[in-house]
Amino acid sequence: MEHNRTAYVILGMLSIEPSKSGYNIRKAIESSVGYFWSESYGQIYPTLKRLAAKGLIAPSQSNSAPKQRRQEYSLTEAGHACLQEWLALPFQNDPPRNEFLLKLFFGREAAPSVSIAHIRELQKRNRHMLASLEELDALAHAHPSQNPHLPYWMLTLSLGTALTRSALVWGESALEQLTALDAAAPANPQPAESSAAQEKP
Amino acid sequence: MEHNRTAYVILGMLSIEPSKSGYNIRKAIESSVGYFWSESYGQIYPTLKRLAAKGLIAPSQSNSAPKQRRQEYSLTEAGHACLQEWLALPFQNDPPRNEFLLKLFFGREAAPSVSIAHIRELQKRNRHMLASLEELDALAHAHPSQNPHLPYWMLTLSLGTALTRSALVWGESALEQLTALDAAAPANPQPAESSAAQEKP
DNA sequence: CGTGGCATGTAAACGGTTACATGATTTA
DNA sequence: TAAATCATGTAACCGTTTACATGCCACG
Repeated sequence: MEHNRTAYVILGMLSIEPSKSGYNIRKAIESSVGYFWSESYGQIYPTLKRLAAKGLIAPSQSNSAPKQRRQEYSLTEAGHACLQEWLALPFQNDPPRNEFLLKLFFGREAAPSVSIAHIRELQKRNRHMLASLEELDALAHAHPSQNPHLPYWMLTLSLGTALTRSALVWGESALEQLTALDAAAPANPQPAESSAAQEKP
Repeated sequence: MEHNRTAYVILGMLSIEPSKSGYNIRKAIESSVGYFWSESYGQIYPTLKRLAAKGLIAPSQSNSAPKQRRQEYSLTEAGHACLQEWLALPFQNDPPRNEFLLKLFFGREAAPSVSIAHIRELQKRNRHMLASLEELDALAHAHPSQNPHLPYWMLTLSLGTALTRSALVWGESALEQLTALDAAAPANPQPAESSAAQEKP
């Protein structure tokens, strides 16, 4: 219990919409901060218990619609203060992990076609990503709202679209360079995979 | 032992420079793929043992300079085949974790100055990042080489610079928007932090 | 009524970092 | 010789995912 950001995401979600259940929080995370954060039930439920034990959140009745027997929670004063305290702390750079770049870096160990295929796949994923982000943006513009959170949400959105667009531009150029490389070096480095590649680490 | 990419990074590093020790591999990772991947000794040394037991790498004498008693390894045929097999597999998107964006998303729970400070800090880190990447680029151009890995390495480098530049541009615009927001809403949402914020989750 | 999805939970496994221990080698 | 650094290793801890168990509710 030291560097546990799960707790803060939960607090943050409850600060936006008071009284949510664990299931609900997970859904909300997926559909909002899902582009840059994720949490699993295995983290959420135990953390909810812990937060409640510490008095940072409190169980609240699902008065609105008692459809399912589910436990909802809402932020306490202490919880809100705790969230604000964390927000003011400097953010940390999470350890970098990008398997795409890793494979591209080792690309010369395989045929150029392998790297080309990876980049094509990246382009595909990024086009989908961009479409989702632009849809969100259009949605926000179509339903103008005074939601005070919105300026902040739009900022995260605009960074996402900027980075995705940038990656797409890079992808086109990278594809050109790699196809040129492929043409220039017919019998390139490693011809193909030997038939005896059974072992996995 | 299922989705353990540590093994593949080691194989990849050994494919670039044969015969390296654990310590050496770690250093090489830091100074090359360090911008998008990291490994700790606690992962590297046990993995080296496992790879050797599987015959994917083999101990080799530090014939070059027997300065220190350190165990060097080099790729076997099987190891090379295993690396190539992995390279051809589709890459996976690692779970997104960006604490900066998370804090920005919840920014309205704090004073705008908090988010402004975070963005300023991000700009600072990105400027340093860009300087490092441009230095690498200049280095590559100053010492032209026929290293066959270089085209791939430069591709990872150019994506890094493109994304960083994009983030820097976004940062400037975000700072403008937030300062405007700050001015427009004098007594904004949450005034400040209550003095009773002792509890940490 | 029964099937399928909703909702909560938990145990186990895993990947990864941290901290520490230890010896060997260089350098001052 | 002493101190600093190189180099290897390991145990403990932590965060996280996965898989599974379970009961409730809606719907056909």
